[in-house]
Amino acid sequence: MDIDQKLKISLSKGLSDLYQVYLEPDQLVLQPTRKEFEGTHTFVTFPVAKQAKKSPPVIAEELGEYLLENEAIIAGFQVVKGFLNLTLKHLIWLEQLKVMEKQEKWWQASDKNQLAVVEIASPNTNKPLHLGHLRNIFLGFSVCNILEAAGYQVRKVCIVNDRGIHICKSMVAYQKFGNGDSPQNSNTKGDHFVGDYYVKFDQVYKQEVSQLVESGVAPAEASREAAILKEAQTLLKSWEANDEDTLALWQKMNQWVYDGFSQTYAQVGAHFDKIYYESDTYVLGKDIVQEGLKQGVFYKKDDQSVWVDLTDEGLDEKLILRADGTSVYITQDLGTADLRYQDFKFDQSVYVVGNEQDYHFQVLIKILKKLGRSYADGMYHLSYGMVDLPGGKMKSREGTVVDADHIVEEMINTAETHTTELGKIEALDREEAQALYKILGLGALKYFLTKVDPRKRILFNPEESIAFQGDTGPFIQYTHARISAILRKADAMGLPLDFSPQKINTLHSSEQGLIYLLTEFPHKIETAAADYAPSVIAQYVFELAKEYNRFYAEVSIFSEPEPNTRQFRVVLSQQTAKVIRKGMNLLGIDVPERM
RNA sequence: GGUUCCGUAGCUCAACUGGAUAGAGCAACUGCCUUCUAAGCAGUAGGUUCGGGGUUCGAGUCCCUGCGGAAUCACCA
Repeated sequence: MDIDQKLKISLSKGLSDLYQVYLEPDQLVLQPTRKEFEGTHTFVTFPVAKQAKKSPPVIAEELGEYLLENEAIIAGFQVVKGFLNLTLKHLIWLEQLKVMEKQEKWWQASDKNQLAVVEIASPNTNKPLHLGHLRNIFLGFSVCNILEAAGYQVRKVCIVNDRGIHICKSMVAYQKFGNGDSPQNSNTKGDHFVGDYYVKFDQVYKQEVSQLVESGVAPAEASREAAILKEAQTLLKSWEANDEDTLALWQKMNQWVYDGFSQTYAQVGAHFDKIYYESDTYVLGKDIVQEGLKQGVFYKKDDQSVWVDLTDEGLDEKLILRADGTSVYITQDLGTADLRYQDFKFDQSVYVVGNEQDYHFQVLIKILKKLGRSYADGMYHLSYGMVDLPGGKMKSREGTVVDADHIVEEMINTAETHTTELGKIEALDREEAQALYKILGLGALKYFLTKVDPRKRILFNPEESIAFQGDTGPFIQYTHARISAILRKADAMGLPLDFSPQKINTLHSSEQGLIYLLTEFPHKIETAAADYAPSVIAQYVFELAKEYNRFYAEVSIFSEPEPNTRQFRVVLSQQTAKVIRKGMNLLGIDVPERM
């Protein structure tokens, strides 16, 4: 049984035996003992002091004695003020390790028989992906991995924003300046090719606006009346009218973008179970509007536009359908929510979308609840902060973006530079070396983006490259590579991966610390899943790697004369490596065998 | 202006959801490679947790208030 659970049961018994205080084991809070004190588990007695009618230190003392007598796994206790610090017997830790050894994936939670759908990435098709998308993608896929480890079924979906004025802008610019060029001819990745025309559009547009302003037109009017913008709007109209040529161009350019995206997705290891295209879904939601009107949840204004009143929820009135009967963003999102539920019958639906849409999702979920959609209770907006540059927000139009492909390539190059400087690749051939650089470069990038609380915005300074030392992906990967070397050596020596707990009478603090951390892994997965927080896993794996490095520096494995102890240390190393690997995989990161 | 989020060491971030003397990593300084990989380990230094009130045994965490930053409040998506 779980150590925590066992202790809680005994504590609960102790409280009732000693003080007639009746609390369920689950109501008791046990916390890890701070490093500066002896012990691993701490029970805080302050909360029960009133009921027990004694002072916290006295309770701690008496409970400690009680446990020492009645709970076999306790070796001793220390009382500091109202804190009862418990020390477990060495054997308990060693047996915990034995338990892990017996099961291949001892951290995997049992099947919850629940389905979670996670929406990730959701790019526009008029420009390439940037660092912000990477944060979204890494966060999203990591959450999927974590949910799976926590026992959920997971489906990954992506909704591609393939229609609208933005793609028409790229289309107009291509019509005017493209000269029939193509990504193949110009040797440019498709999404970048199309993105370049988006930038081109903006340049021309700005030029036209300033010309109009110079000729005496008011700035606000000029920005509406610029000729190229008018052309883009005309193009959007003919797209909506199903004009053949327009649709053909639209399809051609979108395909270029998809080809480009596919390359980027493949490079960073992203793949989706289902892709929705907005050109298919943007008409959805109108049925819901009718339904809402019938239910009296929505109402019509004089001009025939449809609204919902959320003032009782502390929000505003919100437009649902324009006076001319065309839909707005929220209309189609209502529709896609229904569609997604029809498609998957999910228990949870997670939207990985930037925090600029906090309000939108608040409104969306509230409306769905008003409409009586019970699935809305399982909806969650995983909101994350923007990735900012020192100069402020990234803007595709102005070219002030950190391009996804570029940063990935740069990270891989940096990994190569570091590795060659350290001169550690002599054993690897060219192909292996390239694979290693990719593992390291992407590892550094993914760790950098997932270790932070999603809500916080990330400041990315291109001048300072992402580090490879300290609290980084490569640090953890390095720890894994070190352990791999040990396991190779143990294997070559023919050491059996087995040991007898009874024959070991002392544990180094790092050994006990490692086993303790290993036993925490399933709990960390659980909290990470409950909070949709990859950062929990990132911090945990870092902690584990640090503890192993301490062990590595202070405890020798192969110069240990006692065979059983030596084998114990190899097993401990092996389990640590497994958890590091799995933990990093939860973040979408690979670990190398050597580096 | 309303709403939401954020403010912790010089910098980047933690703090187990109200617990002990607020912890890590960078950067700085000191040591440690003839030993299982030094992308490492050990140590020194660095704090009025934005300010001010309150709640209680106990507050970085909860409440109120002021300041600073971000997002949003579009018939854009």
